[in-house]
Amino acid sequence: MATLVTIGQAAKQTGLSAKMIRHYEEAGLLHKANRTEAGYRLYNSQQLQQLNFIRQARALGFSIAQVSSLLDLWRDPQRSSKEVKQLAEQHLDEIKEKVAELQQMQQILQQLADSCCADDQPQCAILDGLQK
Amino acid sequence: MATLVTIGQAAKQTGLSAKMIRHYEEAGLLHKANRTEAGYRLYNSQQLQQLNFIRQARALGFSIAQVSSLLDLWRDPQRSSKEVKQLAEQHLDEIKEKVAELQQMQQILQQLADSCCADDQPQCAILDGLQK
DNA sequence: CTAAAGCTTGCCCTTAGGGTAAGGTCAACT
DNA sequence: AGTTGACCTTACCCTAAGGGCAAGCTTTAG
Repeated sequence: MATLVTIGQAAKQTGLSAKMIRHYEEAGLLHKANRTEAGYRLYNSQQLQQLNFIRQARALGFSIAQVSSLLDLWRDPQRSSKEVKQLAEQHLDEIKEKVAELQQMQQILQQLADSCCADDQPQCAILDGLQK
Repeated sequence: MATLVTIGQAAKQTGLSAKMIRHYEEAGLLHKANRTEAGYRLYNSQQLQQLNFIRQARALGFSIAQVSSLLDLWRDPQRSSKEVKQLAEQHLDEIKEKVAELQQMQQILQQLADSCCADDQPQCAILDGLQK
């Protein structure tokens, strides 16, 4: 028998916020939840599992659109793991690009910071570097 | 004598977009630009220098609020380089934190991707990993 | 004179939700 | 029965840093 929980319980059990869950529903990641007569959303264990999937995917940095694609594949028994991996590799490339960009910033900024005397004088290598 | 340029020229010379320049003005980074009688913004070389400063700082990932602080220090002859360095170090810490976070994602995602056979079968280690 | 290019403001859009308000519902306690 | 507090609903505004577009004015080139 299916145990049904309201959105607050679902949030607690999945580590999401109620706001997020509604947001995901509106974004089309989840099918619209069943409601009580009073209009309260109800979630069964399968839906909780989907919410959990979403949380994990979001924690790995997938965008909501990407999670939507992942969910589609997850739900599709005809999927090929190739497709899944392609999505993952794509996201992986995005991550690597961001890391490289940030490390580039970090390196330059560290150089500037290292050459700043950090005293009470106005002369500052960081500002000079930004000015050039 | 000061050569004055309109916003399009200023954009071209600083590598910013006209939209960005207006945005920075509205955000309070620049003092309001002088206008022609027709209402066109005019920029002198000092203002172009400030726009350049902003571009450099933004390229290093400083937020507009942080750039605002940097500009204040830059314009203040009484500044101490300590203050500047503190801002830089703070931003540096933010960058390092983001890098660490992304690398964490990258590592997990790479593991999942590596263990995915990437064939035509539905069985997929990535989806399994997201489900757990 | 006219067409093209440049400028103006204003509005909506983006991501992934957070915060709050106004109001309906449910369970417990008095 | 009444009430309080916790929980739920929708709706609206807010975030960062602009992009894109529309309507309308100005300037420049032909």
